[in-house]
Amino acid sequence: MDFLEEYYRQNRDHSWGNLDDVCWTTSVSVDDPSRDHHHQHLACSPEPLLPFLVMVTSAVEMSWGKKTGDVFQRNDDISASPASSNHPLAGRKTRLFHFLFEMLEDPSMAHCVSWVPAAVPAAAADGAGVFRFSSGNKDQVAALWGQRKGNKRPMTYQKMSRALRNYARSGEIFKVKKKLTYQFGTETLRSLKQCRQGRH
DNA sequence: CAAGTCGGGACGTGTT
DNA sequence: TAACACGTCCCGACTT
Repeated sequence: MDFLEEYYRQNRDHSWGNLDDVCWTTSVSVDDPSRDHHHQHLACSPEPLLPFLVMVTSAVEMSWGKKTGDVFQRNDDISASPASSNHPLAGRKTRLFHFLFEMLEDPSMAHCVSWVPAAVPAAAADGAGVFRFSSGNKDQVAALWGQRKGNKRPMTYQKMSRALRNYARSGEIFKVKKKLTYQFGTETLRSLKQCRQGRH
């Protein structure tokens, strides 16, 4: 993954601008033809490293936008959740669970991480908040997260899952007794959905 | 059995 | 300075 680390360094300083001035958003159109192009490339390229890099770069292109008034609602909303009412951290940078929610809301990331349909339909309507990483692509999500944070070293699923486990104590995300499967806390999910609606 | 996944302790880092 | 939210490393246990 050294290539990715090098890629970060080369692009972070002059292409993305100040990290504080950018935000995570899914506001870019799903129909963007360049994305289809990237994903076709991803699907058919024989080169093992290139598709990943293309995947990451395209995700960066479509997911990093300049801060704007109508889409930039993040932790302020999250901080209102009861799990963190009177939260001392309001206004901080994007947190991991919020990033994951954005990933889950992006159809083009479905091959990496996706919602798990609830066993009971009624529960699905209520929003079970269960999601699962793809065994083959879980590290791509992690890599994007590391990129999002501007980490010096590439993020891996191992390390990201460590952070995920810490959420169990605060009740934001729980581990489900199934492989690569986690679940948002009910209040966390509610806040995230509220945050999403606030953007539309 | 091997590889993958999970759980958590301990300490480091950057931000607020 | 301290709290916070991870990031990193590591090791053992468990599952596939």
